[in-house]
Amino acid sequence: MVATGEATDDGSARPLRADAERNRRHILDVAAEVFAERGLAATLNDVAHRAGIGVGTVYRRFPDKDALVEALWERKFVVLLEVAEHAAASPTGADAVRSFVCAAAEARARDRGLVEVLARAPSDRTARQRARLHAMVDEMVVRAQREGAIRPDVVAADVPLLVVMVAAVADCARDVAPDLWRRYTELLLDGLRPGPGTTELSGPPLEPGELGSVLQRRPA
Amino acid sequence: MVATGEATDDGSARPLRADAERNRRHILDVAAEVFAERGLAATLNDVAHRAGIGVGTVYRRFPDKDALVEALWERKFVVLLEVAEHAAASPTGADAVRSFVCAAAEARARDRGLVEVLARAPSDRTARQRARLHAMVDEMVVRAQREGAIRPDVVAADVPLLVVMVAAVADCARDVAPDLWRRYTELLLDGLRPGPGTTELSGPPLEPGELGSVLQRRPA
DNA sequence: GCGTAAGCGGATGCGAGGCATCCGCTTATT
DNA sequence: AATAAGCGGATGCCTCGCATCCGCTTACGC
Repeated sequence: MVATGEATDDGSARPLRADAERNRRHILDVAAEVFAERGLAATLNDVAHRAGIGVGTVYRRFPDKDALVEALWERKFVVLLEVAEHAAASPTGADAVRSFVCAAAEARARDRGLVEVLARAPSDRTARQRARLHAMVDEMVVRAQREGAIRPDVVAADVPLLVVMVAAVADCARDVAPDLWRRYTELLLDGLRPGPGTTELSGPPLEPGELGSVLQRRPA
Repeated sequence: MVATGEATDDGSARPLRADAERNRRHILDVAAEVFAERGLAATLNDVAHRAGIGVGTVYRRFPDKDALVEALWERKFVVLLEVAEHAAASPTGADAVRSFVCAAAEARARDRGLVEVLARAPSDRTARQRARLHAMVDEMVVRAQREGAIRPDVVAADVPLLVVMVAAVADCARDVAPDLWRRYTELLLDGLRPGPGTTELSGPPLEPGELGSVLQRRPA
């Protein structure tokens, strides 16, 4: 099999040499792995070392960390999209929402860099993709609300924040109790159900436009 | 008014000179403030600068950051104790739990260093104090459960984790929406109520003994 | 007042850690 | 075989936090 001629993401000038292209993919794979374990705090040197190749090789292919992260954006994002599509196929809106929140939380618990990566790269295209995902979630939420299965005062923009909350538990309990986050995800999901005993949420949710800047902040 | 003769926390050798003692208190005040804003990431140099005194002065009084943090432990802890006492006086167990969780979350939202400071200093005395607080919370939880007002599968050890979750939102939305954490605190509290629609929590909570190490981990 | 010990300030040195380059060697490609 | 492309990783630069050190100031006891 011959190289596809697709060196970089677009069909740019000259194709990479075979070994270079192989390395490029390898770097992406390893970077995804390293960022999953340690978040974006990991350095390109870490990635290179783990990949068993020289730092120079990494820096030649990706001028800096941002470039690498951007290249990673797509593959991290499709995970969520697929999760959303799977969830949207649920029989009820409530199931859809539950399924999505739970799967997104799980993805984030497993991948410490997920939110960080996705919140970066504010290009037009990524913005459009994010909007698309947001719309899907919104649809699930609205559907569930029409069924009366989740409280009327929550909103699609709440979902990422739920994930942030779960992520906090996942990160700090990772070593001691790797599955602890599930417990609190369930608690949160139960907080979404409507009915007697709920107190109207006191403040407004985040505007979708504010989400980006909020999610970028490292929770330190 | 003359110095009390209490130079350090215990009645050790010679009392500090008046200006030194004044500075010592000032350092503690300022440190509390700085850590509240920026967490334990703030440096002693930051503290000194903010206090308008030299770095040397800080380091003479507190050999390193740990010493300063330990000196701060008490005053941070009593805040929580008082909150707990106030909450415990609530008419119902449910109110007590709600009141405590909410007040603790608020304290943490306002004080970014709160959990970090409290989770440090693992001396006998602090351990005893923590145990005391834990017992109070436990009592509230049990009381609320006997009333049937909160679900039977939560436990006192869950409460700190709830605070951690809220803290994550508070920290990353701090600039954009300083009160956003309330929204999610309310959601969590609603997740605590019992009744139809709750799904039994799937995993065990943290053992109280594990809490310490989990809470120490910086959520990065 | 005055002598002196205690305190003060902050420039400074040290070390850690991340980022990115550079250049002599290797290898794919034609 | 010639050559351009790629490779490796030691290396230098820089930022940042921690803590010390020493010449000057100040409170305090007599």
